[in-house]
Amino acid sequence: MIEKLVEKLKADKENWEKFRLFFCEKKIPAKTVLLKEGEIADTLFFIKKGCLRMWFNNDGKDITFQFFFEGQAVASIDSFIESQPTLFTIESIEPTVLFSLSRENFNFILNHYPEMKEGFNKILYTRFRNYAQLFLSRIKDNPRKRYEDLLKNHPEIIQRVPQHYIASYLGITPISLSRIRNKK
Amino acid sequence: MIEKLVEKLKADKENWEKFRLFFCEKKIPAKTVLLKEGEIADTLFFIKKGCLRMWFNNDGKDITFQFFFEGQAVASIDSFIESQPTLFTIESIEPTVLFSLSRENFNFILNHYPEMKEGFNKILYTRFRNYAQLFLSRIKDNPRKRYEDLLKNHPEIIQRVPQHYIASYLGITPISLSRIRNKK
DNA sequence: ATGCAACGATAACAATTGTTAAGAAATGCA
DNA sequence: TGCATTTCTTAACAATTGTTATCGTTGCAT
Repeated sequence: MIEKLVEKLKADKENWEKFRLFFCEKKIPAKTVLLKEGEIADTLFFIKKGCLRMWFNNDGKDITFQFFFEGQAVASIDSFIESQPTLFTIESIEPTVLFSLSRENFNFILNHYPEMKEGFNKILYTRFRNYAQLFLSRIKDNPRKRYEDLLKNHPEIIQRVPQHYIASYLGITPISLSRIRNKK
Repeated sequence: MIEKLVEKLKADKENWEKFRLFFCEKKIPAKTVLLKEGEIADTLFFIKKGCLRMWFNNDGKDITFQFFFEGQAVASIDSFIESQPTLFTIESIEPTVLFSLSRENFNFILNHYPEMKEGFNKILYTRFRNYAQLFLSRIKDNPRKRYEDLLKNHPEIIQRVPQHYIASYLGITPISLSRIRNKK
């Protein structure tokens, strides 16, 4: 995603120098909050190195429902698009390096390359389909099955992410996850 | 939705006579399958009277995950858009009267009124947001809370739909739903 | 009207998952 | 290195939910 975008921008020699300044590199330690519940997302992030999680507060406990890794674009989509306060917090899990792009600059680029709009819509569509998938898996599968699917389809998540975040993501307690992992 | 569409088409006196023939009224008894898992959705339905449910098979049990009532448009969106076999079955709960519109005619109308495309995209966007909401409620809330939310926000569903479908929709067994309803 | 299928309630028991608590292992940082 | 924090595991018990089965009611079709 970020690669394609930058490639495209670089090809446009005339404007590249200008666009380059739009992207701001940012280095953050683990457990840094990039966007806090209630704020309005005015920045799009691209992960160069590291990983993030998206979570929301539910009766004092935080519930993680999405992870992001290298190469992915990260934002509270709803909030970014509609300029509404986000329901979700975005936070680093590991020390992370990212590029940030402000909404203004994002819109500027989109207006400069209207053909990118379609690609952006596809990303949206994909993101929502992803929600639908997660939703169905919650309905269909019990925690053990969801863990096994995650292990099969995204072993990298289980490798890199602390277990209590994964437990939260699977909708169970860390204790229950521990049982599933060991009483196999 | 259907009202707006028909209103718009009627306003176009020149073509209304032609378009009118696109819509085919259909009367079906309860428990009639309109679209079966594995088929390709080539028809869009609008409900005049009655209600439907959308479900899929999971290890021999059917899981209901969406209800449709008067005035709503119904289709397996993914299948209808991408001409892929649907994962979901659409079935009437009550005796139902609906209008059907074939994909060809739907596309014909859309091409004739390109300004409708945006409205259609909004419907899509809304549908997906709805999935996201349902997804979050599955994560956040226990069955009792989900039942109470449904009772509060959609009492008409609880009134009209048999309990075992609602239990399925809530992700619990009919027995458990019965307990929740009575041990309040 | 009669019989059958669908629907809902309840009981008894099993399985799963949550809660609380304690301690071991790993990790990060001064 | 050593200390503090985070992370993970395990145990004992509680709560929730599922499973199986039975029974009464209702609605519909013949």
